[in-house]
Amino acid sequence: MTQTPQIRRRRKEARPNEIIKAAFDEFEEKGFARSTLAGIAKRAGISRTTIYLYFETKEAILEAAIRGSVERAIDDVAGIARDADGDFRALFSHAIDVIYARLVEGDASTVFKILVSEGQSLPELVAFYRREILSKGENAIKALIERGIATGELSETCRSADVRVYVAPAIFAALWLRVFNQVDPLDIDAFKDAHIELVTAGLLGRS
Amino acid sequence: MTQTPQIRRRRKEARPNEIIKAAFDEFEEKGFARSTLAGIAKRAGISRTTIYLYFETKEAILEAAIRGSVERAIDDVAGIARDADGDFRALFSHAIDVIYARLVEGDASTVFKILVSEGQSLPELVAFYRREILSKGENAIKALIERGIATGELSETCRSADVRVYVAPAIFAALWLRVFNQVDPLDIDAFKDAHIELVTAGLLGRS
Amino acid sequence: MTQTPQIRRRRKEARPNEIIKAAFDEFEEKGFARSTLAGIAKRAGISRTTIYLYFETKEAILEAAIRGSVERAIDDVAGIARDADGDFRALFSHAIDVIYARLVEGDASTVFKILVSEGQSLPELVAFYRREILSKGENAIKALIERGIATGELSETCRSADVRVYVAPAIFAALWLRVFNQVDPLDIDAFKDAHIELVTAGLLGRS
Amino acid sequence: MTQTPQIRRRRKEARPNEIIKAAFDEFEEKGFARSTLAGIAKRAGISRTTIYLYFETKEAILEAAIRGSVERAIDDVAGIARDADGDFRALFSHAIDVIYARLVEGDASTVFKILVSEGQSLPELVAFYRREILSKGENAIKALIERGIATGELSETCRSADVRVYVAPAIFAALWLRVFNQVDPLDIDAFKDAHIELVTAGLLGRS
DNA sequence: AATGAATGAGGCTTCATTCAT
DNA sequence: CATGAATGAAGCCTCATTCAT
Repeated sequence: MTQTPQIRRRRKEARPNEIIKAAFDEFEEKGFARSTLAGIAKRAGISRTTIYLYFETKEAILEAAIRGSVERAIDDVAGIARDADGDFRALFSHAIDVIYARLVEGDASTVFKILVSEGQSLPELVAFYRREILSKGENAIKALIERGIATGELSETCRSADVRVYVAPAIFAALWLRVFNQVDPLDIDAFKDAHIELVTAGLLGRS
Repeated sequence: MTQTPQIRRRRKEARPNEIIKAAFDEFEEKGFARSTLAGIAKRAGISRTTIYLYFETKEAILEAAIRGSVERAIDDVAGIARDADGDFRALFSHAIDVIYARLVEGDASTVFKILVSEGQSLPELVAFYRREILSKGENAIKALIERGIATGELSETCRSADVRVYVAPAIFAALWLRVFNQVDPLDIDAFKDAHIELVTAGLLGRS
Repeated sequence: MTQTPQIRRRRKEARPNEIIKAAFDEFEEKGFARSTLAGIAKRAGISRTTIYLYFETKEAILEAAIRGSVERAIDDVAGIARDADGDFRALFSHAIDVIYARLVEGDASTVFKILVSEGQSLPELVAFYRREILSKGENAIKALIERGIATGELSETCRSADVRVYVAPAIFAALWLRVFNQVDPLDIDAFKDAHIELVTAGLLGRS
Repeated sequence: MTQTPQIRRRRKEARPNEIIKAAFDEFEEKGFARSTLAGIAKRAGISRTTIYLYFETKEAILEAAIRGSVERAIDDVAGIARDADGDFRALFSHAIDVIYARLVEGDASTVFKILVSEGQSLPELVAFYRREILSKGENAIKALIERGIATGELSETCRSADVRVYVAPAIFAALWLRVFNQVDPLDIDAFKDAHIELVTAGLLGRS
């Protein structure tokens, strides 16, 4: 009588996240299309129908999972251009660190993989992701470059290029880890260093 | 009576490729998991069961489709380091041209997307792709760099980095086109130029 | 503190009827098979599980709803042959008025529709309805005819026919309103007059 | 080799009707809402999924079943006012005979019951039924009455009443058989005679 | 008395695949 | 060679009902 209601309530509030977590694992392992509600329920330790108390459809779970991941990521993305001092190399290096952390240790690469697999049938989710993550990331990198130009470290010509090219290797690495790593492992830290080296050399060498 | 057998035979030999072509289109449009044999049959203008005369399972069609695409690609990949003269910039530029051509105009990005989506359940295909395409591409790029080092254009330090980083933006672009292009278009030629500029500047500037 | 228990009690006593009312509306709108406890609970402004404090199953609610309607109807049916003076035409006319009132304005046509739809799986309810309503109604009409014979208005041959035929058009009208009215409206008052006219002419003309 | 293909073909063409027949039985026994594809398949002696080769949804089967019944009925309805000679009583008597035959021995009462039960969710079917059967039946009865007026048997006042009242007892009888017959049997022939007697007396007695 | 949480049974439908011609 | 017919496995989802508070 003293504690049970609290446990219950905590349970209730925790359920959606438990389900999302289980679903995320299932999606990660099998991909969205091959995953089943039965699998999700099993992972979450609940019955298949209990899921429907919290989510209307299988797709809704996916949406919630991606939205959750995105929301957790937003702060990190915002922090890309903040939180660091020093020259352009240091700034960019920090930004790339943050991105790799999310992509490799975090859940971002799973989200990315899902978007690649299912994007065609989930256009709103793609748009959402682009709006909340991609655009913001792009802007953060742009800001970094502007700052480099302002300090005189970078040439003005650096402004003209599509900034996505500076982040592209990170996305590549994330997908590589998910797809080819078993068959052709990638040393993520070495790759990250090569990435940073390539971009900083490529930008700084231009002046 | 005189000609039918020939037509028949030609037909018979053409069938598998017709099916593969149809399947490729279906996979491209819906992804492998969401595609159906009914859809493939319709595109090929044949009956669903006729497919089974040529392929044992749906997965076998996918395998054949990917193998076919890979075989067509092998020559191109081999040509990456051949077929061109000049300084490192020219050589690398040519290689990247070839790669983008396959990824953007050709079917390579579809294959890539499928591998991302379905790789987990098709490990042999992943291994096959890695062996036939990725490794060879990697080696070609390595050869390019060695040649640059040999001519003195590149520093020896260029040898140490993971060469995948130099191609990564192309893969990124290929997937972007498939996933985000509707919501955030990418000017592929400008991106390619930025890619070439980044890598050549990043490598040449190091000496 | 002084009044709550009373409110509670009143509440408690009112609940079953509130539920029945809500259920009746739900049944009327969707039919029994398509109606849901969730829908009933919503209409009643209570939780789904609260219903189980008062009724054991969904079917039990239906039974109670029909029983309630039947009980409310019994007096009317009894009154069919009472409450009126005059010649046979006046008596019959009054009886038919009462019946149409229940069928059209009241809930009798809903009950009838439910019995048609679900009767096969609810034989006791069908038997109950027949016992409480149909038989009594039949007897009332019989009594009317006997009285007509007694006064000499009707021929003795009127006694031999199945009296249900004299009421049948009313049932027909009730169902028509429920099923075809949207697509082919029925002027209920005109129909009722035609009904009365047909039966009185048909009976009186026989002597 | 001689006969098998024919059997096959006949089978194929027969299937839809076999399914419709099975479905009709299932609907008749359980009502549409309570019927299942499994039940239909079992009655038809085929697998559940075979049904989908011929019908897109469960509702489509119902539609086909009702349409089929209606088409079979159309000729009868057309024949109501034809095919008979004699005075009004003979004509009307014949018409009612035809109607009862369909309602009692035929499948019309099942259709009627389904329309009562499911009409709310199948408005097009209700409209279809009204257009193809009810309207035509109504017109046939009207024609009968006009003929009676033309021959002088009937008063002109007979024209004013809603003709549905003259057929209503037949519909009533059909539903009674389906719903109350077990608990309160109806002698259908006696009822039909009472019906004919009532209407002819009621109409002829008016002049 | 009331309810939120949870679930098992069961229904519709899709689809890869086999069978028989 | 080609195909129409058929099906079993499996998935999503609904809903009446039970449990625990």
